[in-house]
Parts: sequence; structure tokens; C-alpha cells
Amino acid sequence: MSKNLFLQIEIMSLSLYFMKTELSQTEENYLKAIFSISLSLNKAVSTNAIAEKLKTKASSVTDMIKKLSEKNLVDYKKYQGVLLTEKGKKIAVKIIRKHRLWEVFLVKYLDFSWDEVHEVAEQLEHVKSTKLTQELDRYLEYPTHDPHGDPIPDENGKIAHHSDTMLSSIKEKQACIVMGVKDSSTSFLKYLDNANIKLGSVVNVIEKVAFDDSMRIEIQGAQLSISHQISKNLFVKKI
Amino acid sequence: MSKNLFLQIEIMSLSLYFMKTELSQTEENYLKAIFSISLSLNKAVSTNAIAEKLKTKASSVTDMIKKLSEKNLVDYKKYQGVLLTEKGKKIAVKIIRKHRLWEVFLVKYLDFSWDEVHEVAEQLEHVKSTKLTQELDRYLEYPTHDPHGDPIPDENGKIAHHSDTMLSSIKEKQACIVMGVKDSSTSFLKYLDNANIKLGSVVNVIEKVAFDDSMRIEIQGAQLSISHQISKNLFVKKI
DNA sequence: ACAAATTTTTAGATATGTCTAAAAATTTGT
DNA sequence: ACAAATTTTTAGACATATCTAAAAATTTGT
Repeated sequence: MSKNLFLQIEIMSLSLYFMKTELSQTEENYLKAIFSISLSLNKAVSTNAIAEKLKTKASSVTDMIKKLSEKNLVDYKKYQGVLLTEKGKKIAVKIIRKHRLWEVFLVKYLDFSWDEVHEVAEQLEHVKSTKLTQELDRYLEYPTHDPHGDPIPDENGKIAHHSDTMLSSIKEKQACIVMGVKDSSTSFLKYLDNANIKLGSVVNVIEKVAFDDSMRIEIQGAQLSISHQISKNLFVKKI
Repeated sequence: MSKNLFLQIEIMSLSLYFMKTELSQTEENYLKAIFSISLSLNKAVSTNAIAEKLKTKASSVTDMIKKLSEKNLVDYKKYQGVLLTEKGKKIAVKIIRKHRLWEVFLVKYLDFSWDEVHEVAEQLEHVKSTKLTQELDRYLEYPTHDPHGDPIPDENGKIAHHSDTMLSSIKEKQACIVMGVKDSSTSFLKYLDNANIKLGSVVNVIEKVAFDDSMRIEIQGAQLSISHQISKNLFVKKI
């Protein structure tokens, strides 16, 4: 009888471990936040960092982390921050994939501009349907990058690595192509629209000003001066 | 001082009344349920009817009704059931509009069949963005009916009225066109697929069997016999 | 190294939406 | 009309996700 009980408990734990747990939107947002913070970090993600990212309080983060830890989505040791497990990483990447696919859809077919897509994609990314994601991907013709130049993970979670050269690091007389934006804030994107800077734009660095790190660039025949704040938020590829 | 206080309270009440209250998905689902029940009913909607529709308990419904009532979305008197206010009706229709637009999108562009769309549309309908709905409508070329033949409310909430003739009421030798389905269950829709019955199909009533109310019909040259259960769930238009 | 500052966790509260069980009101049947 | 059946509401719990305030642990600065 006792042996039977243990067997039963083992089966329960196993099914719990493999269970296709439907996550809440909140849980999904935590995973996404942890993923994106740990991208630019080689250590465990701190409670405060997550709290700041999600505009919530550290105590709320601690509670949620415990929950995610019980579901084997994060590795957590008290006071030591968290890291996503493989399982947690897979889910985070899946959500990012959905987010970016929807962004492409909104810009490509629904006339959204690149500064309008984020808020709506934040909602759409939580819709649960494998078929939906697959069909959307097909319909969009398997895009590799979203409207901000960020790579879209494929069905297996593989992510093309992003250009990591900033325009600010390009030397005088050198030409490059705009590959993405580091900052996706509305104000920055609107500035770029105004300056006629788009993904794929060819930029020639005419002159660099040592004093304030600003630069004079040429884009589509027109010259303009951009501050360091701008140039250090543009991913480019040298030609 | 006291006059000032009253003024303040009045302003607060006014702003509460006009406040653009973001509703939760649950609240939206209650409004939708009440709307759809009251369509086939000329009196207040009972607590139990809502509970059954939403697969929840009557006590939960009472709680939610109180909340919706405080937000002026339903008229509620204890033990007397509820009716949507104009404000509530507007929101319900908006959600139904979004639901049906998404269904059209899924079938038209993402290769969903008409029995697969409901579940996903239930999620998509709660995404909040006026621009999204407008642009989707435009992109779909302002469809008037969803894949099940249900009318899509326009931007002002106007709904084309639905055919209310059932195939079961059509007389022998009379021809008609399939306009919609009353039952949208997977099993019914799959049966129709199998029998090659689609929206727009021309159906000829060959013979009616008084004994069990079944009928022999002709569709696209082929003859088949359908039960009353089937014929009473198909909206048609006489030719 | 150890006191101060910071970070993180815990404890206890609040809000939403759900439930069961019991009480109250309404409707039904004879 | 009034007892029985049904419906609806209330009361009290519970789960999720949040917060504030205080306690505990870790990190920092001298």
C-alpha cells in the first residue's frame, strides 16, 4: 500500500513537471522581462531589476519568482537573483516570437507605424494558439526581423544574432546600413521618421565632432548633424 | 466650504459616469453573455441563464452583476435579473464586432476552418486598440458577415438583421440559399463540411418526411437526407 | 572588519473573481 | 392560498497578483 502511494506521488510529480501549464499573462510578462534583462547580463537577474522593468515593487517580484520557481521556469536561490531554466527560456522566446510577428503584421498590413506597434503587440503576444502563430508566420512570409530590426526567433526558438555595431562607432568617411534601433521609444522613432532614417537606410559618416561626439552624416543626398544620443542607439552594418 | 464639497462630489460622480473604464476580460465576457441571451428574450436576463452560459455559479454572477451595475453597464434590481444599459450594449456590440472581424481574418488569410475560429477569436476580441479594429475592418474590406453567417456590427454598432428563416420551414419543391448556422459547434460545422453544405449553397427541398421531420434535399446535383436537428439549425433565404 | 547603505524577503492588507453552503425571495403546483 | 420547489442573494473562503512596512541578508565604503 505504501509503495503504491509513493508510486502515485512520483507519477503526480512527473506529470506536474511535464504538464502543459497555461501561464497567466502576468507570468508570461515576468519571463519575458527576465529574459530581456539577462540578455545584456552574464549573471543572475536581480529582484530590483525585474521590479523596475515591470514597474512593480520588489516584494511583488519575490512572490512571483517563487511561483515561477515552483513551476521550474526559473532557478532561484534567496537573495541570489534568478535565471531562466531551459523551459522558462523556451516560453520567453516563444512570446517574443509572437510579439515580433504581430509587429510585422501591424506594420505590413494594418498601416501601423513603427512607434505604434508595441502597445498592441504587448496584448496580442499573449493569445494562445499554436496554429495562429504558425499561420501568421507563413502569411507574413517568414520574416526574420521586426519593424525595429530585432530578430524574430524561429519555430524552434533559434534567434539570428543581432548586429552589435552602433553608428557612433563608425569612423569618418565610412558608410553603413541602418539595421535596427536600440531604443524603441516613441520619441526616438518619431525623430528618426523626421530625419528620414529607416531600416536599410545607407548612412555616410561625413565628420565626427570630438567635443560632443556628435556626427555629421549624409543620408539620401541630404546632410544632417546627429547627437551622440542618436548615433549610439542605431545598430548598423558596415558596407 | 460645504458647497464646495458638494461641487467636488458632483464633479467626481460626473467623471466616474463618463470615465473611459478599462474593463477586464471577465467583465467583457459577462456583457457579451448578457447581450446574446437578451437577443432571444424580451425580458430581463436571469442570473442562472448567465451562469449557465459562462459555466460559472449563480453566486459569482450576482457578484459581477453588482459590479457592472455600479459601472452603469447593466440595470439591476435584486431578484429581477438584468438588462444592459445603452452604455453596456455599446460595449457588448463592440466586442462582438471585434470577435467576428477576427473570425473573418482567420478564415480569409490564416487558413482556419469555420470550426476552428471561435476559440482564438474569444481571445483576440479582448485586445484593446481602436486603430487595430478600424484597420482590420479596412484590411478585410468591410465584411458584413462572419464565417458562420452572423452579421458584423459596423463602427457605430449597427447590426444588419439576420435571416430568421430556418431550412426546416422551407416547403417541398422550394429552393433556398444557406445564409448562416444557428449552432456553431464543431460537430455541427464538421457535419456540414462533410455534406458539402456551405454559406451560399443552393439547397433544393425535394421531399419532407412528416414522421420525423427529416427532409431530402439536393445540393450541387447530389441528393441527401438530413434530420430535423440539422435543418432547424440552418438559416436560409428563399429564392 | 564592521557600520551604513542597499537589496531582498516576509508579514499582513487589499482587490478581483471564483466557490460552497445557507438564507431569502420568488415562482409553481395543487 | 400556501406549501414545495426553484431561483437568487448573502456570507465566508480561497487563489492570484498587488501593495506597504518592517525584518533579514547582502554589499559597500572607509
